[in-house]
Amino acid sequence: MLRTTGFYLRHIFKISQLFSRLDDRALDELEQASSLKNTPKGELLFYEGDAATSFFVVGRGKVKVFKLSPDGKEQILLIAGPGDSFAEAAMFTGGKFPASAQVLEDAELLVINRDRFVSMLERNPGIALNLIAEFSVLLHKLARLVGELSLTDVTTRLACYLLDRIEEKAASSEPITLTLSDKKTVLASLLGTIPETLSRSFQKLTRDGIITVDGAKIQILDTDRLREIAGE
Amino acid sequence: MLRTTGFYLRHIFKISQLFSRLDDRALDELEQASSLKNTPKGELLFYEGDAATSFFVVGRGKVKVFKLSPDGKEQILLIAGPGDSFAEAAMFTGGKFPASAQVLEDAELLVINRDRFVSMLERNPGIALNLIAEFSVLLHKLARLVGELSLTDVTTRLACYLLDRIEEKAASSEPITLTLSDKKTVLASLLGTIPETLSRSFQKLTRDGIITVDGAKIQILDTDRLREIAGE
DNA sequence: CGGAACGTTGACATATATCAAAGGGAGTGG
DNA sequence: CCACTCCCTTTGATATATGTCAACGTTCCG
Repeated sequence: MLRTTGFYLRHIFKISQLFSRLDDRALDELEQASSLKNTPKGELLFYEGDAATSFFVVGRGKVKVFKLSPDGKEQILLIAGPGDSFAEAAMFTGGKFPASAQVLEDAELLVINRDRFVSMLERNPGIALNLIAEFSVLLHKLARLVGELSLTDVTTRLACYLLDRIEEKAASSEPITLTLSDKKTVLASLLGTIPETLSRSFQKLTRDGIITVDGAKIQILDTDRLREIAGE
Repeated sequence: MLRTTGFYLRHIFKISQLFSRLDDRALDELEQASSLKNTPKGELLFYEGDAATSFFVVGRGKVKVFKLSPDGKEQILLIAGPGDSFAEAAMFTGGKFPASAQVLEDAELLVINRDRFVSMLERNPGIALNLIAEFSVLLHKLARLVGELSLTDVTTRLACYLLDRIEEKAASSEPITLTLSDKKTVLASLLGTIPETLSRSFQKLTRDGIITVDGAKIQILDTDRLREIAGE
């Protein structure tokens, strides 16, 4: 059983941005700070304000990290899938989680103990540099989110989101088909709005002949105009 | 002249979050990567998308880091004063600045060369840990900004801002007086709105007897109700 | 002194949230 | 295999916060 657990741990280390390039010695050490956690869809991992005694790496499944308003509206900060880590920054600032986290799809998580991790950071500069890189990406994403929330309307944000999705599949000739990996309710919260408004934004793009929508399947008919709406 | 420059450099190192605790050897090395820059109010240090070849530490004055919408509205991400650094994260993500920066008050800046700094990071784990701490604080602040922008109205954000300002002066008995350190135009952009709307929010708080406003001087008459509006 | 930037106020436009309702799909249980 | 429920999604009518535009007084600084 222990060997099985170790195998899983190593697997998750390998697919994670943060740890994939560490040498065996560091991984041994890391293993001592890690444990596995299996969590069903819907489970709340922590609330904003909870004491942060550990952080997480996703092995399987999906987790959302979000802020909640007093009256219940939520804004998703990020969605973490396999290989992604989250709540790392909480370890270094006051020891409280600055947001909440909930499992979106049955997940297998690596739980890494804060104190042991921090103590091994000092001995492994390589991890520190990985962490810095990771934080930089996060900062970049959050800065972008702030700008989009404050400076653009929902349709523009949706256009940006769609462009991001298809960038991965390069510029194959139109029409490009993509399947949303999140429910539209989740997407709405990620874009800082509500399902009703998101639905109307999809409508608008459809009416203008830029996309077609069939459930979670989106066809991009006119990438150029989509770019235009997104603001280049 | 060289000695004078060195003196200033050391002074800025000492007041900076990032470097104040480094030993002399590290500071010597850092000095090799640093130069001083005197910039008048209004100067644009870089635009979003520019190649990031260096980052900055403020010795004197004030700088705003902001996002611009296609039609000219701006959202300030942060304001950096003496001791603060900015644009550090740009070094590690694609080498492009994710936002623009402009000098708000005549400033003396430390300009730190990216490549030399990164190369010395590998030899000085202490700096890496400081950087991680710095990034964590930034992430925390940006996450908070995202939540506030998306989940609360302008008056609430203003209340949060005011509470932050007075937290420093602890809970002396009311009324507490504070002087805004930024022009209201700047404050509006920091709170994700425009001067007109900010002005009306000040009005609302004044009408309800929670604060009084006289130019940049704000008196907090009722901290409890201000907390209530801020959402605890 | 005079112009420019700032701050405030008013009337108005608009994007988006809210509320209510109804139509699917997917899964469950009989 | 059907019926039922739950959740997601969409649509419509309405409310509201905030942005826009215009005007005016103030302060600041050359």
